[in-house]
Amino acid sequence: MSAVATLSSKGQKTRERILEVALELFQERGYEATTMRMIATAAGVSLGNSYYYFPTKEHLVQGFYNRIHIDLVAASKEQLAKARSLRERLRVVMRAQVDVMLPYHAVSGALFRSALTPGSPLSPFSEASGPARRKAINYLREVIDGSGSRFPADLAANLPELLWLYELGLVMFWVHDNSDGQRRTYELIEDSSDAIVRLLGMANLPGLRAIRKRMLTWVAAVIKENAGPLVLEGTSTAD
Amino acid sequence: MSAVATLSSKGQKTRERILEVALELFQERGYEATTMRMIATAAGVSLGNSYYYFPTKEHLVQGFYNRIHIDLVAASKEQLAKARSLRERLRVVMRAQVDVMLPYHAVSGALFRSALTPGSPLSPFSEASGPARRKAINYLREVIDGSGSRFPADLAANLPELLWLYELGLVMFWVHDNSDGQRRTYELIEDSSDAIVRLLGMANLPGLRAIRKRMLTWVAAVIKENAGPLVLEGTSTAD
DNA sequence: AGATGGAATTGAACAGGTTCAACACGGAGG
DNA sequence: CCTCCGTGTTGAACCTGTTCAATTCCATCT
Repeated sequence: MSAVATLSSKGQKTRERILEVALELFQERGYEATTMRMIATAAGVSLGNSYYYFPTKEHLVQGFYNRIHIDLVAASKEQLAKARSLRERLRVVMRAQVDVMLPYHAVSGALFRSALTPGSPLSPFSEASGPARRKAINYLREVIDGSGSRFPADLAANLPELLWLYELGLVMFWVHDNSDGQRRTYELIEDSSDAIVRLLGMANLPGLRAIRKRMLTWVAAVIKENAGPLVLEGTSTAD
Repeated sequence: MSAVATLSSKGQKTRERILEVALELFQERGYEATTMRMIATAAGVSLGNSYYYFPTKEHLVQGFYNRIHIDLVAASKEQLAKARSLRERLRVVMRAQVDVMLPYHAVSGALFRSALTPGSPLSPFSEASGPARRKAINYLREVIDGSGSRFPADLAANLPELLWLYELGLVMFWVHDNSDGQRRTYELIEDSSDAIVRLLGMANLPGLRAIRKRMLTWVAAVIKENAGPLVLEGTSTAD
C-alpha cells in the first residue's frame, strides 16, 4: 500500500517538503531537467525516500493540479462576486485560470503531457483526479448559478460538466500558445465566452434542439464513464 | 544531419526493417514494454544503429502515423466512391479511420501520449508532422468535394481543417474508449457526422453567422501558427 | 590496385527513473 | 527496561533511453 493513506505528522511534513521543493524546481528548470535526485537532495531526503511518498515522478504533478485550483479560487472569488452576467463570470474565471498557471507555462507541456494518457492517474478523467475534478466542476456550477441565466432542464443539468470541458480545451490551447504573455489565449477567452453564451441562448431553436439532446448525452458519457477497470499497459493503477 | 535525407537502398532497407519490427513489438507488448534493445536485436542491428535512423524512440511513432493514413485511404477509397452525401462520406472515412487503428488500441495511449505535447515533433501540429497532416487534410478535402454540398466561401475554405480537428477529437475519444470493440466510438461517429452536417447547414442562420466568422478565424490560427521557433525544454527541435 | 570520403554500424559509457532489501526510529505493550 | 512492529528512511543496484568516438563498408576517383 502506498503511504498516502496513513499520514503521521512526521511523514506528512516530509511529503509536503518534497512536493514544495519539486514544484519550485519544476518552475526553475523545467520538468524534464529536474531530476528526482535533485528533488531528494534539495528536500534533504534520500532518493528512495521520495519514492516512498510519490510512486513516480508524475505523481508529483497531481500536487500541482491541486495547488492550481486553490489559487484559481483565491484569484477569482472577489471579481466573481462583482460579475453578474454569465458571460462576464465566465470571462473572470477563465482569465484567472490562465493567470494562475502563468508561472508554469514553460513547463506546462511536460506537466500536461500525461494528462491525456488514458489510464494514467493524472488524466483529468481518472479516478485519482476525481476530487480535483469535482472541485473544479462545482466551482463552475457556482459560476453558472450566480448568474441570472436559466436553461432547459437537461442543459442546466450538464452545463457545469460542459463548461469544464471548455476549460480543459482552453488550457490545451494555452499550453500550445506561444504568443507573448499568451495574449492569444486571452483573446480566445473573450471570443469564446461570448460565443458560448450566445450558443446557449440558441439551444432551444428548432433545428438545434435535437442535436443538443444528443450532444449532452455524449458529454455526460465522457465525464462519467471513467470508473471502469482501466489498466494501462504494465502498470496496475492500484494506488 | 539526420539520415532521413540521404537514403541509399542499403540504409533504406535497414530503416524499413527497424520500423517494421518496432511496430510489431509495440503491438505485441505495448510501447513502454518494448525496449530499444529489443527492437535492435529483433531487427538484427546494434542498439546504436537504431538511433542512426530514429533519433528517439518516439520518432518510431511517426512511422506509425504514416502507415495509418495509407491504410485509411486503402480501406475507405472504394466505399467512398459509392457514397454521395457528405454525411455518408464522413461516416465512411471516420469508420475506416477507427477500423485501421483497431490493432493498436491497446497501446494507443502511449502512442498518442506525445501527440499533445507542444513542440514535440510528434504533435500533429508540428512542422515534422506537416506532410502527414497535409495528406490527411487533403483527403478530407476530397471527401467534401465529392459530395454535392456547397458552403459559404469562408466556411468552404476552412472546412477541411475543421473536419481534421473533428477527426482528431474522434481519435482522442477512441483512445479513451474502453467499450468492447470501441463500440461507443462507432456510435459517436453516427451521431456526430449527422450533427456536423446539420450544423453546417445552419451556418448561415442570422444568429450563427457572426459566431461562425470568429470560430473560423480561430480554427485557421490553430492549424497554421505552428511553424514558429518553438523549442521544448532542453531538447532543440533540430532534426 | 590504391586512396578517399561519406554512409553505416558498433559497443561502451552515461544519465536518470525506479526497485528493493536492509536498517533506523519511536511508540505500545509487557 | 526490553521487545515488538509498523512507519520512515537509506543507498546501492537495475533497467532503459540516449550519446559518441571509433570502426567498417563501399562506391567512386585516380
